[in-house]
Amino acid sequence: MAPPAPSDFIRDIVAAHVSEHKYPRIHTRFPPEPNGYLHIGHAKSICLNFGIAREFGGICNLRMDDTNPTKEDIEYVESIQADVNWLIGSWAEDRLGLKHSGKAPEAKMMDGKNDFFQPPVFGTSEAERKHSAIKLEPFYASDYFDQIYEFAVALIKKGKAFVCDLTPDQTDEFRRLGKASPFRDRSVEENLDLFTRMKAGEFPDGARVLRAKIIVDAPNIWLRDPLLYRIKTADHHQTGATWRIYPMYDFAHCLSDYIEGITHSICTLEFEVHRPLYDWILESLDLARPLPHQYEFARLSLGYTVMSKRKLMQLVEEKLVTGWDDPRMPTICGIRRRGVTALALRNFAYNIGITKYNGITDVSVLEHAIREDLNKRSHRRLAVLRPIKVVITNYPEGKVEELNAINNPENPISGGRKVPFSRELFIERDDFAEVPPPKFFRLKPGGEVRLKYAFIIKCDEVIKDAAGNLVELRCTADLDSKTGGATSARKIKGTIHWVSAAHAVDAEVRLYDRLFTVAEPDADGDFKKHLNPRSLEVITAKCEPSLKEASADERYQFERLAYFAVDKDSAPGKLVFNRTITLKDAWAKEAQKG
RNA sequence: UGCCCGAUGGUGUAACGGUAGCACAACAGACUCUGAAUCUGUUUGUCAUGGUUCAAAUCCAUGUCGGGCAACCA
Repeated sequence: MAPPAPSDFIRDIVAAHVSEHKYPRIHTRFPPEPNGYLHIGHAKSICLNFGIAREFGGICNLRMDDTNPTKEDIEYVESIQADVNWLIGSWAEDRLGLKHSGKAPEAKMMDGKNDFFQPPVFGTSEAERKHSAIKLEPFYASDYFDQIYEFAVALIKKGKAFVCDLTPDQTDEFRRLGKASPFRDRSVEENLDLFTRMKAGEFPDGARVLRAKIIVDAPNIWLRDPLLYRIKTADHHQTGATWRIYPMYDFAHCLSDYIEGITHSICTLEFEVHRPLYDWILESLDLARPLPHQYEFARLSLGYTVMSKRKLMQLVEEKLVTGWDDPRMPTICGIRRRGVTALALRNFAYNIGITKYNGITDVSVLEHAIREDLNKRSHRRLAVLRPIKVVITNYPEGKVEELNAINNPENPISGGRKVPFSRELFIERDDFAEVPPPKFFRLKPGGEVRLKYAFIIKCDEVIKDAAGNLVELRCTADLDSKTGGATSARKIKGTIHWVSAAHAVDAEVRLYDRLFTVAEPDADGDFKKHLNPRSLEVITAKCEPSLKEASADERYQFERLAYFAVDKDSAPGKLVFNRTITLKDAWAKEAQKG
């Protein structure tokens, strides 16, 4: 059942533009800087931008916002593509705007004006792209360095930009005071000459910048003659050593949007104060086509995690996690490795909505979206995480029965399988209590419990070693109580999972929990102090034999425990499962009360 | 400090001058060969004070609180 089409203030604006035919086509973009891995906050933005594209018959370009070569790396360019492709999958991949590899913007005349346009290629699937001879790639802001440079020259010629020789500190000081730079009134000729020489690499880093000439004492700091270009003697991951000057975000972003024909440039709230500058640049250039406009929404903050690239980088570099794709990380690749599906993530993004209010979303909303999806798709399996041995004393030694088990009660067509039953079994340690707490309806001395898909058993004897440790339970089965049997209808309050000891296969199971112990780890500025020391526990579980064939494409529910996915470390003969998320546990809650 | 933005149950959101609704969470119950799922029910809310209006969560004013920006980062 597809959720109803989402509605929020940005979609309302887009819908109004569609009904008044303001643009020939709605065109959004997702523009990460390739300086880190994408996280769940980016997922919100991806779902918004691609969601709008698919709901309004538009396109969403993937663009690398790569104007600062010293912070960026090709590693990130690649991970971003993988993460976006995974998240939008069959949902919106046909809305993904890409371009032919190496293609530069088309130069043309429009209304007697020079115009640059970089059209999208769209409507392909990831599989098609992989096998096609025609290679496509994302857009890059760095593809437009030539055009952006031309726009800067045009601005200089209009007397709207100047080369400034102030040091960074002086610039800062002057801007704070609302004072004009002494270089503000340089002639167009001198500005052109200096800017050309900046481009040629004649000056060292920091020596000069290109600045917009707007209002030196504007109330909005971003209008106080902001920087447009800086000198950076650094090679770029896409353009190599071609450039020694690089445009600033504010100059590059609006122009990149324009060149790609973006109509709705959606970003997070912190760019709100930049919007007048975004508009000023585009308007000052007297451009040929309809201008893009910027809209802002609140970024996602999620409880029990941190989201900033700086902090995630710290976790990785200080080896507090195993990498960017550690299943405890809020990165898209981490969440994916944990076993969460793209659909669950998209549903989550849908559920939290889009507003301008900065709130903290409760993790339980994410967890609910994950469980809801996994409940529908997971194959049920029997596995015992912390085994204790049970001997069925009235069951013949050497006898093995293959019992029928259902793969997924939520989905009848998923069929069933056989699980072997024998005299010696494992059950969960938590499913037995020698001194049962109130309302405990699992196994206890003298008590009865149903073994799922098998018999009702009664605990006759508790065997302990000399130190008093539990060694095994000796039980008798009601041999007529097997599913379908004469006494199978007997009402027994508790049903527990089990595995035949002789048939069990061992698997490494990684039990992941929240990375932090508090909802706002960075509230006191020291997020590492709140790392959860028990965020990962690795155990060896006893699994039913069918799990030997577990597939990385499937999801599993170990009955009564949790949802699991096969980890990439898994290999034939060495099963590794990640616990994606536990089942809800009403008993744990009840037991705590007591 | 200046500029910008925001404020609806515990949390996230809807209501676009006309019955404050939804989801998560919580609680209670039904059902259960998963203490899951499912089903039923319950609790909890318009930041404050004025104003406009037949009618205000919604419009206006003031205040309070919260967030953002003030990088040769994005």
